[in-house]
Amino acid sequence: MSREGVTPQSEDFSAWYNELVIQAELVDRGPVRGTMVIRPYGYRMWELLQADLDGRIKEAGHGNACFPMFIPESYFKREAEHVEGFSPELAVVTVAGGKELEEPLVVRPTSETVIGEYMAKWIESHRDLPLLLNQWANVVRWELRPRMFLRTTEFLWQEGHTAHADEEDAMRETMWALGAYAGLARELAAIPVIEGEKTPSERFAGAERTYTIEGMMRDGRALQSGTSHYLGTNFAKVFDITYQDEDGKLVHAHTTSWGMSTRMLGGVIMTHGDDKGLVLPPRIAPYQVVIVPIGRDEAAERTAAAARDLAGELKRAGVRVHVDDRSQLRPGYKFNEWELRGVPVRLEIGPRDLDGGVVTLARRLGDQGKEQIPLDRAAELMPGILDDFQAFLYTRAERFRDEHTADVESWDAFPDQVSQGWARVFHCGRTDCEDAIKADTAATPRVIPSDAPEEHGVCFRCGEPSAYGKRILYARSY
RNA sequence: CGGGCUGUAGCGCAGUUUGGUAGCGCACCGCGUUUGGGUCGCGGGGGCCGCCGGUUCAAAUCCGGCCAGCCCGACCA
Repeated sequence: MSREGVTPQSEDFSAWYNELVIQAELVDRGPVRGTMVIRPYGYRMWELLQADLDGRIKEAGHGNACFPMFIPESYFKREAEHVEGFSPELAVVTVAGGKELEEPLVVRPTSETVIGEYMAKWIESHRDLPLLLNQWANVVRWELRPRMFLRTTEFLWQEGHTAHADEEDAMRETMWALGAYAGLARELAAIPVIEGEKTPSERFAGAERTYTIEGMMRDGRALQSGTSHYLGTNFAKVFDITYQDEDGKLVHAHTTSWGMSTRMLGGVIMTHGDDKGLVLPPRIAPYQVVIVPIGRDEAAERTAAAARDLAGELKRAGVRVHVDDRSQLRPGYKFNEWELRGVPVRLEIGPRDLDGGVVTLARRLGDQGKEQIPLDRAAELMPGILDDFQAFLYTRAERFRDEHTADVESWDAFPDQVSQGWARVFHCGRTDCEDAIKADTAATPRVIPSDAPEEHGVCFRCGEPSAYGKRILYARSY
């Protein structure tokens, strides 16, 4: 690389992001427009998120399954809103085995339709409910403006699909999934998300109600990083998902679907990163600690041996650690590289440290300078140091979010607020009013926060009485 | 999908105006040097100049088409 580091975040956020994901070796460009190769360093983060969420999903009684990626086009066309919402972004296979297919196959953009077909087959009685399915899969949406992690043509996700006897049970499920996502975002990704419902215009194609978690990125925009939908009986009606209730009547099931994708990693990058590069929350960092041995000749052998021993102790203490023993690179180069790649804690072991029985510790951020800790206590102290770092990132992101969120009462103050953060506003709920706001400022209603207090007012834009019974969050989004 | 910009070594770029067989920095390889915040020297290797076609004795350079990337917009669980 000819330049050292990436374009500063403060100078050009978008350039910063694009350069960083490549330079930090999270991803490389795929050969097809909008696709990405997730490299081991990036994939490890995904695996860590995945392992946690998969645990939550199984714990709550869901079973993992895997449905085919090819969906008959006719399935797709059954639910009117669903077709309309997804048609423009479908990839369709029309030729296979050297022949034109009789029925084109849609490469799944989401699996409500195939799974609906099988739910219909598998559900007969109220005793078959609830049916709780999940799958980890790749999906394809032909997006016009791709961006690594945030909107790629093909992406990885988890999609939960469940069927229930009634609305109450289905809604309980919908809210369970939302809670799981919020927990994952807060506890692993250290993103202080806001939970709540989407306004009708932002709903999933075919859903009755859509819930979301929204995080604030460091440029003040919002990122939707997980959604949960109550589908009512919309899909049950078109796929014939029916069951016999206790009275012997044939009734439609109520279904839900919910998804969390590799987009969450984009959220991590844009929530915590800074001018120097990535800052990774320890709980999803591929390497929580990197040890850099320093010195040459006899000193190099001594420090390398000490680094290996310490790495062994850290591993036994449950810490993901990497020893950077590349002999041709000087320490300063390594420091900068690991900072760009976001490693939370760096330990330097040089001859001076060994002589003093200490190791030099440098945190990726949160304090000035370095400190020495006793070499023989490093492994025992490290889990606590990492927990503190994790908590620090969450608090810092929360403070940033709160400092960039404000109540806005009038149209005058609005453009300015959404140019750098979120606006809490009363809105009339009318689509034409939303459209006008979007045309002027690019801001859209992000979420009706679940925990906002009951309040009424007048729409900041048009002066009509407010909808939703509370303030909603407005922002520019990804 | 509309408007703008850009495709030359792994990365960043010069060369294109005025056609003449490709260059710089970093990275890479070898030897030496250096090692507590992006060492230094010497010697090397690496190119269908995005792709296809046209004009020409001759094309990175001129013309046409296509593809890809970036920015803005529209679209977008």
